[in-house]
Amino acid sequence: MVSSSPLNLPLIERELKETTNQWVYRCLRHAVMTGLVPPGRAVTIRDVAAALGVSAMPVREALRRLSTEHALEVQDNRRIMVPQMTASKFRELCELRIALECHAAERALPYVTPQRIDELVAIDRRIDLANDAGDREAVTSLNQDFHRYLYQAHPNQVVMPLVESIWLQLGPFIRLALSKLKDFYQVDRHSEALTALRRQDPLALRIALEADIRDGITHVGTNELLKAYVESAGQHS
Amino acid sequence: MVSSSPLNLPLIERELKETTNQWVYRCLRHAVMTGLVPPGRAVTIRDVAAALGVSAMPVREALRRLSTEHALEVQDNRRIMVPQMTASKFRELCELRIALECHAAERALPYVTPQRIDELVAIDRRIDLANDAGDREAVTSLNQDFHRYLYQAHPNQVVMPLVESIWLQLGPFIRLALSKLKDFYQVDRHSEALTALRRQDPLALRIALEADIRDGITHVGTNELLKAYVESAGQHS
DNA sequence: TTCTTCAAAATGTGATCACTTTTTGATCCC
DNA sequence: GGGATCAAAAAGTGATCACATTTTGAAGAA
Repeated sequence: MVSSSPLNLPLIERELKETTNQWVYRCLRHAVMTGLVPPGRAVTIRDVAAALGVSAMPVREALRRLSTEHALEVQDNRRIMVPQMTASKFRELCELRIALECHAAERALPYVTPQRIDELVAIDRRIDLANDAGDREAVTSLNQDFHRYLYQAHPNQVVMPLVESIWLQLGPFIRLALSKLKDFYQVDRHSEALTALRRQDPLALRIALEADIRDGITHVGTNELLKAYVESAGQHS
Repeated sequence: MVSSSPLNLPLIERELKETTNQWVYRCLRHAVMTGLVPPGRAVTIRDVAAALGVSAMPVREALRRLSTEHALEVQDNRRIMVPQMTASKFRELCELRIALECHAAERALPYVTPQRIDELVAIDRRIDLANDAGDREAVTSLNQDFHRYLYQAHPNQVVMPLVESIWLQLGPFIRLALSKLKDFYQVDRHSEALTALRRQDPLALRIALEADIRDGITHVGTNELLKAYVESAGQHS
């Protein structure tokens, strides 16, 4: 029996005009993405409400939403927790992410303007800076910005919400796994994608994007890291 | 200015041990899928609560969940409604559905046993029966069962929730469009898929599935039907 | 008439409470 | 000692209320 820690929940700054509901959602989402809530740990309404100093109502809606996005899992006992990761599930999420994002990129390609490419180059530069500074948090966040900004070139975007859901499910594992990695170095695969964009070459774009995603994710999904993750998760179960 | 109709919400039979929350969710989901709630029509908490004879609480959570699944849309004014469909968005949803389901099928393929194929054949037969009876509702539902049962062959399934979300978004349009169609006949493409499954042939499976989806959906997405749909939606806006 | 103003009505949001289900853990029995 | 029992505690669920925001529509001015 392990005495459960008092639920580490960093309080994100509350934006103007933001409802309590939205704020709680962002706090919880960030905590889950950062791997601050260990898988298997029960996330109770009252705990979150107390940690954030709000009533149960907005917490309930935020938990419900994150469950729908599969960032959290509602068990039969009605308990809510961060879902456990397995090697097979991790593989499926990665393959799904590749399929989804390659599709999104291909659909967006015809709408990518030179201006948007310039913006992508700018984001890429900021990734390099964050990388040099060793700021993994920023690298991950900016990398997501890069992909998001690419896919959103399409004016009638419907893929992005699904992609966000996958990111959310992979997030906690990536973060925890990375924290075990001593030497972290992300190869810059974005330049190849940018070249494909300039040439309006769908196939090259798919290849570059798949390489980028595999590089950023798959080398993390080695057996040893997965093992380290499962062990760290096991500490709290 | 159109006087809004009193929100047609069929009351689905409540299952045993089901929370009010879940029941309300199923009722709303069914109503949206069936196209009973016209796009643009504001769905207010109090209206739904009154129509279903429950308090506001479970309705709020159900609405929130359906919004997360993009079956409903939360506007800036905090109003909730069924999102409008456009030709471009419809096309994107169809292409996404094909990409997603082909991927899901391919991942599931190695796990498809002869027993599962037999079960799929059985579902297919029931589809034929419903088709002969002219029961479009049943055909649509059973067709979803067929696809769901195929993809769920994979023991570590992560695609299905995303597929369900796409079905939800396409649902109301398909139903409304079908109701405008006089001669409805769904070509049975499932047999080709079943053959591919028996042969464990990934490429043939992809081809059969894409054909099946395009057959079932794309012929509905003709310009005239889309126009009919937009007009019918316009009646209530 | 047409636009503006503003108060009433409608609606969403958040807090609180009562009730039900689940979990916990101490006690009892074997 | 080990397992069953059951009451207390904890957690989820649903109802209700007060308050904030938005919408509506009537009254008044240009």
